[in-house]
Amino acid sequence: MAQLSDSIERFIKELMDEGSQIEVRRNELAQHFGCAPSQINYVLATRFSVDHGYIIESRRGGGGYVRIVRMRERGEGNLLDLLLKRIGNSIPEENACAIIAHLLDRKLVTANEAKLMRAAVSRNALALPVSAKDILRASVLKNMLEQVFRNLEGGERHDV
Amino acid sequence: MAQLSDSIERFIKELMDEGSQIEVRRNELAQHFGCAPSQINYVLATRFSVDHGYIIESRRGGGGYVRIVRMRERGEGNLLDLLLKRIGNSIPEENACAIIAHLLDRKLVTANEAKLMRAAVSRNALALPVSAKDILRASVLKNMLEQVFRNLEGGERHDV
DNA sequence: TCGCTATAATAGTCAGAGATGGTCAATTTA
DNA sequence: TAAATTGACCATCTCTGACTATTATAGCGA
Repeated sequence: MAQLSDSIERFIKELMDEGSQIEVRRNELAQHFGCAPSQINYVLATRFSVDHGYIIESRRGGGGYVRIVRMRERGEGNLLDLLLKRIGNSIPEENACAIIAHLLDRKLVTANEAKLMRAAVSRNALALPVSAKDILRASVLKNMLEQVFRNLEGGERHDV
Repeated sequence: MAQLSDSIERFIKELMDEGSQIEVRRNELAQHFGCAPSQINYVLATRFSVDHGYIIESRRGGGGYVRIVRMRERGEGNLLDLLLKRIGNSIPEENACAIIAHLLDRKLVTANEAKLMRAAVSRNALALPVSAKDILRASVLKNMLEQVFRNLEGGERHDV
């Protein structure tokens, strides 16, 4: 029998058939599949991670939702993986700037965006001991990269 | 399902479309949306805070009102100073997001740039103990702000 | 008329309930 | 034994209601 997780994965991917992002209610989805809500998180974590080319955003409280965003196409998606790997857990400012320059080169970000990114990872911004600086810088840069690579088309809301 | 709060926020912003301030009666507004009057206060507190660039004035008693004023500074330079001062040495994520929303509202940054900024100051990016998070966030945000406002001054320089 | 007071008309605050989603460790399944 | 699944507990966002604070005004007595 197909794993529940697989069914949920397929279901979500079908919803995303048109458009690069969807919004669902975690609880509704769980109910639809008759499983625990945390099961949804499991599926998202194992099948819709950044490595898989997706970004998850969510909101709690009344009117809460889970948004699943597909990132850009293959070629660039691979670039993201490559960059993330290259960044690892720690990266010096110079290398970070090189990566940003590369993004600009490929026109994946505008000049303004590149400047913003540089500002965020500058030694100035990360006021910490040097070793910690590099670690923080890696984290901040990776977060921004994921943002850069997300797909920007509009999405739909899906009440399951 | 659009949250009540979101609807109220939108409604108020539409009212403010022309002009930099409006006056409403809290009770009337609440009645219009069929909600408790205190709901209005909630919306004002969460979407029209000083960080968002608004000031709320009000008066109780007969003929009472709530006035919502969009903040005005003389020139962008002043806004930068104000924000920097407001950020200080430490700022929680929520307030940082409010400031970023404010910049977007004023069209000082694009939607993409705002997302990048949010990514850079997200709790996710700043993987540290909470207190340190806030301090780092202040530093990163200030650096990005300075970048934003530098770009606004006199045309394009291309020292990318 | 001048004060004063009671009342009505507003608005503010805050604690708590309700509605979501997240995390993690234990358990079950394939 | 690795993947899948669950459940208990946590975090966050929204909304309401009871209680409080403020202001205008009507009424009343000196």
